[in-house]
Order: sequence, then structure tokens, then C-alpha cells
Amino acid sequence: MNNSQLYKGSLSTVLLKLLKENGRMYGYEMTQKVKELTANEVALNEGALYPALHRLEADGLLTAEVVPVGNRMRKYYTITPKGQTETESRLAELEEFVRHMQQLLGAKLSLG
Amino acid sequence: MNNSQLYKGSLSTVLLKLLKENGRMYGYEMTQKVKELTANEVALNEGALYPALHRLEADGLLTAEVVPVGNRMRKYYTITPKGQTETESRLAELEEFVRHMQQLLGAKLSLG
DNA sequence: TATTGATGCATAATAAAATTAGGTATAAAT
DNA sequence: ATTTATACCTAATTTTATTATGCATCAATA
Repeated sequence: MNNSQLYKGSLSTVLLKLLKENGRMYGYEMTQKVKELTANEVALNEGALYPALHRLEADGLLTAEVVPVGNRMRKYYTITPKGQTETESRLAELEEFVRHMQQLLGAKLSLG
Repeated sequence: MNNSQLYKGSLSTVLLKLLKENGRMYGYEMTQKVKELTANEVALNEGALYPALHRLEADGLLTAEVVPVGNRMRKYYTITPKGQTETESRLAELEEFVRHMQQLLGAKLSLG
């Protein structure tokens, strides 16, 4: 993710969560959704995005389906049951990470 | 950091903050402090810790001083003015990261 | 007294994941 | 006609962490 301050390791968690919420998305759509949700502050880096999607697919967390739209191809991804489970554990991990950061850096991270 | 769910990129921020708070610390001491602050949940991985300290020193954010204690050597690190500034910007970055994660993943990260 | 665990530093090989920097092509808008 | 948006991709490099060691001192304990 460029210009984003997003820490390494969080990308796949974000992708999984997006797919879990929206059911079925293609890569470009995810870049737009992320922009929308973050008021244009986060732009997915495609050089990271596509390899990440391929990895998730290879790991059995996503399935892909190529669909022609007009004269162009879209590759739609869907989360698998395994992916659903994995999403939950990654979100839990992220919460734990934030908690640890609060313990280590002070209470400055609570934005609740 | 092993077993820690700490995302890549956060280690140097933690080290800088520890040094900013404590004035002067050596590597092993940092591993103990991190354990203490996180109720033994986070253990710094030495294979990441020492290279990270060396990098911070090379970048001029820390200075090092080797001190004999008994018959053993300790390498004390101190944060530089440049390091102080950098610490602030990294903490701001981390807060921004958490904010973005909340926007993308839902309000589940607010532990305030 | 021999051994284990804690203290204290370090590096080398490997792996994981990002950034940078391209490339290809269709379609819409100016 | 050219630019912008849509839509996918990969290769080289960089960054950072993990894994696996290595060396050495010192205290506790079996």
C-alpha cells in the first residue's frame, strides 16, 4: 500500500475482510473500496495487491473466477470457508497487535 | 518478535520509544522490558533485535556505547535528537495505521 | 563439580512481503 | 488525438523478520 503507513503484514487481512463483507470482488474494485473507506488516504499498491491475491488463492483462502465484462476480463475473488476462519483469526491477531502496541507505547493508540 | 503477532515494521518504533522513555538501555534489557510491559506475551527475537539496533545506529537515530560490567560487555544505546523527532513521527504513523485499520476492518480495534 | 539457565552480544541463510518500475490492453472522456 | 480510468500482470530489488547458530560470562543447582 503506497503512501499509506500501513504496516507490512496487514494487507492480506484487509483483503480477506473486504471479501468477507462484500461477497465477491475483483482486484481493481478493492483498490476503489479501500480509497472510499479511508477517504482517499490509502491507495492499494498493485504490485503488492495482485501477488497477495495470488498467494491467498494458492493457500486456499480464496477462489478466483475470470469473467468477461464487455471486452475486458475481470477476475472475481470469493472467500472460501477456510478463508472465513482465517479472517477471524487474523482479525484477532490484529487486535492483539494493537493491544501490545498500547502496552509498549502507551495509551496513545486508543481511538475508541 | 517471535510468537508475538507484532507486525513487521513496528520493531524499530518500539525500540525508539523504549529508549526515549528510559534514556539509556542495552539490548538484553529491552527484551526484558518488553516482556514486562506485555505480561510475558511478547518476546523480542534477538535475530531481529540486534540488526534493528545496528540499523538505527547507522541511521543516526541512536548512539551506542560499550561498557564493561564485571567481566562482560554491555552495549548501551541512547536516542539522538534526530531519533527523538523520528520517534514522534513513527508514533503518529502508527496511530494513523490504527485509524486506517478501523476504517477498513470496522470498529473492532478500539480498545480505549 | 558438572550442568543448566540466565545474561549478553552477534551473524549467516532463508523466507516473506513490500516497493519500485515497468508492461499490456480496453474504454471513456476531453 | 491524447489523457484518464479501468483491469490485469510480473520482475528486480529492498526491507525486515525468522530460523539457526555461535561465543562467552555468571549464578544456581543437582
